[in-house]
Amino acid sequence: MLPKNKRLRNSADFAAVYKQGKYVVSRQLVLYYRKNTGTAEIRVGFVASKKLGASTVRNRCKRLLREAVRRLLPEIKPGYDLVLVSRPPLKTERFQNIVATLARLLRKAGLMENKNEETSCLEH
RNA sequence: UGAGCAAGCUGGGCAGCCGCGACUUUUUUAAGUUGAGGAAAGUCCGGGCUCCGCAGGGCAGGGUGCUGGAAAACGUCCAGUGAGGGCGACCUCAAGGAAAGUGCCACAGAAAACAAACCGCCUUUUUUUAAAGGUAAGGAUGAAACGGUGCGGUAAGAGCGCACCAGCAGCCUGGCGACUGGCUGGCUUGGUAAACCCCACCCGGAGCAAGACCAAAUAGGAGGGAUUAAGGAUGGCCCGUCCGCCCCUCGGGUAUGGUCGCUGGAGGUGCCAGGCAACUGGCAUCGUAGAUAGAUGGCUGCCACUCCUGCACAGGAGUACAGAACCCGGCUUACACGCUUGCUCGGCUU
Repeated sequence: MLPKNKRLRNSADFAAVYKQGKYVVSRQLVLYYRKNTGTAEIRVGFVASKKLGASTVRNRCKRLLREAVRRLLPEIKPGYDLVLVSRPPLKTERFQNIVATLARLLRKAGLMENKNEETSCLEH
């Protein structure tokens, strides 16, 4: 889990990331990102729409994503706002694969600091 | 031991590491404590609480509907009554009124409700194939045909007469009551009220995004006095009530952010007493989530269970339904593997 100051928490921030940011897509999730000049923190928001299913399913998807972000947090470039949107295949995915998928999307967006040590985050 | 009926419980367990929300302490960055459900769900009822306001009357509208009790209240629960089903344990019931009125009763059938008469039966007339009259036993249709069965009676028949049964009315007995049991009477009244309707009882509206406060930004409000009309508010309509226009006084209001409301309550457990029970009273004891893009997650080990591969060992996959959002009482719906108690009907053995 992430502490409160590293999460996106109001709708204006979400709207700014959607409107001004770029995005990368995989089968399981979508990553929106936007450079935030006001802070050196990384702030992340999590989204699970009702298309995924009941509230237990949506909660589980968001928790898995939060945990994945926490694992990768030391390697992400600071000063960005991120939004992670869950897509239906995420429901049945195993946690290790979610971490790998997220790392691949972050590299694709150019947000990882040390591209050489690609697999370090997976060694748990 | 088999088949069933009823009531209830559990909701994978134990450790370790890394994290998150809240609270407490604190050297201010750490430590400790604590952290989803029986349905948290559907939002179908009822109440607490909050505001609007005065809720006053009538009409309209909505709800409930055997009796008694419980309860803050209910459409809930308990105990009964009646009807229906099951060999039984037991289960089901939207169970007031059809003699206040209106409507409807498809198809079939002669006829579906102030009765009527297709075939038939009987009498008379007659050209022996019809007419007039009587009749509602029998046939045929239908979910339902104007009480049922039997005896008498008759031209043939009919509550026309009688007995029993069903139903109706009155009286008496038992019961707080629904109702039950009995006697007497006159002989008889289709179904449908989850059709309109009638009767009895109940119902002001909106809901924690209620509502209170603070900050910035922006421009509206409260109290008093006076008072004509149009107009507006009071869930719908009518009456009634209030506001509007002007003057004076006061400083305050709005879902962007924050604080409160926010969890100790019709509270849980045990014992005793009252009650058939729902439940009530007394005493003792327990402390039990409060988030707001919304906290419960990830990994490892052992054990339990299910499925697949499989001779065993072993390996792999998985562990239901589902996530608090102001709080309670219910209802309804969902739920893997299991467990407990009581009872019924059989089989076998003694």
